[in-house]
Amino acid sequence: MRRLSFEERRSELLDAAVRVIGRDGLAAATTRAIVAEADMPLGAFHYVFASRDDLLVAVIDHVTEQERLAAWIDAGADENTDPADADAPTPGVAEILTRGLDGYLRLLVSAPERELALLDVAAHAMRHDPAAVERQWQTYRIAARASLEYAADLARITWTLPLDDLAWSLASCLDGLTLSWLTARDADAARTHIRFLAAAFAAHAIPRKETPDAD
Amino acid sequence: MRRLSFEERRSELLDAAVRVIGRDGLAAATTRAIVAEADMPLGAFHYVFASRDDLLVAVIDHVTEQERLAAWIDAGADENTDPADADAPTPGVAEILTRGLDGYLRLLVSAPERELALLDVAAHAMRHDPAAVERQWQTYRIAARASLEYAADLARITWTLPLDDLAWSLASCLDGLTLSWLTARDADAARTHIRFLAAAFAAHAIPRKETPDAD
DNA sequence: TACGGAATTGGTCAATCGTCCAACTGTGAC
DNA sequence: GTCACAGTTGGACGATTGACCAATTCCGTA
Repeated sequence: MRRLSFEERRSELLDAAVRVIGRDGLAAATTRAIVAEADMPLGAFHYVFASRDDLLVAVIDHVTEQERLAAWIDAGADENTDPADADAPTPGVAEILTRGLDGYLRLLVSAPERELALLDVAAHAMRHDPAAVERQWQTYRIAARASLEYAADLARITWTLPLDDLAWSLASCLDGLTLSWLTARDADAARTHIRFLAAAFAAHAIPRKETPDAD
Repeated sequence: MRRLSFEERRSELLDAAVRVIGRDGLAAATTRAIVAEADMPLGAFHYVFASRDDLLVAVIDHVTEQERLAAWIDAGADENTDPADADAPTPGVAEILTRGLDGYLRLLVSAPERELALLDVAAHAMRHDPAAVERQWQTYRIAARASLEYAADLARITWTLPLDDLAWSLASCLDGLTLSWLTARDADAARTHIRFLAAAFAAHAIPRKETPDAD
């Protein structure tokens, strides 16, 4: 008998639910399938969650914490800080965005089940808890805004459109990129599209006025 | 006792399934709920479809016929042929695209259940019949390509990127626009995003070389 | 050590599911 | 008219579902 705290058991059940939904879809995510994936007895389910629907809406907030866009920022940062580029002190913002989006695409290709699961749960929650979905996408826009600010600093540019508007557009384009790739599974076409997007955003950037701390 | 042909009954069941899925989601689209919506006895279901899954994948091809992008093209065409604009012989391509995308947004706002149903069914089919999903999105790209050609003719411009690439991007951005609006329900933000998209595509257009038949 | 409450468990329940089928009805060919 | 067959129907079946509960086990505290 494994003895776990309430939060531990809850978290393990949520992780198991994400795995099941990603692998077999929302319809296959029965209470029995989830507890089997978590290696727990059936009774453990309703000890933690009042109902199956309670778990489903909780999954949204659970995956929000492990943010997908955070990984995108990191992926872009890793490449953009390549020491071999020391001779190009200020890479173009289009290049930076391309690298960042490529990083997200690699993440998507390597683990499509995760986004597939999120799509299933979001579609379900749009009817049963729209507020949770809106909350989720709100964090996407916040992360997109942070990414654009980060890219602007790297490229030493200033955005010529309101940052919130650009962030909305970026989050929306990321949704489209995800859905397009999931349906077509065409990585080459996705990369071509990424170059188009990078150019679209770079069109709204102007060189930053020199500041005292510029090197 | 209503006596219908095989195709009539099949079509009515598919329509009823789309209504049920759009209203209550895929999980609620049981065989009983569908035949109730279609006002048929339960036995009629398996007289037409071998299984519930057969109907679900058939729904994809059924909605593909009533193309969403076709309506978008029409909506744009209606506004762009406004006789009051006779003094502006060649409207900018950005303006044309904005009008077309606005038309699609109005369509989306007026009947979100339809796209919601499509999202549900597509997510389900990604696991059970990926080929059907790819087919569906392929028609989206074809329609997007036709729209871009149509807009180019209206604005008398030529696209400077391969048309297939631009069509892929447009279809992807439309997916994003749809998903973003469904999750946030913010029409103002969507319209701002549409202006961003129109500018992004217009950036890859150059004035067309004059042809003999130009007026 | 004894005890109270939290945690754990397997079994059970009614409801609902997809599927199937035998009986019935109408229609067109001869 | 009648015969063959396609179309139609409501009920029934076994399987699976979400939910619930009484019995049991374990741990912290007095």
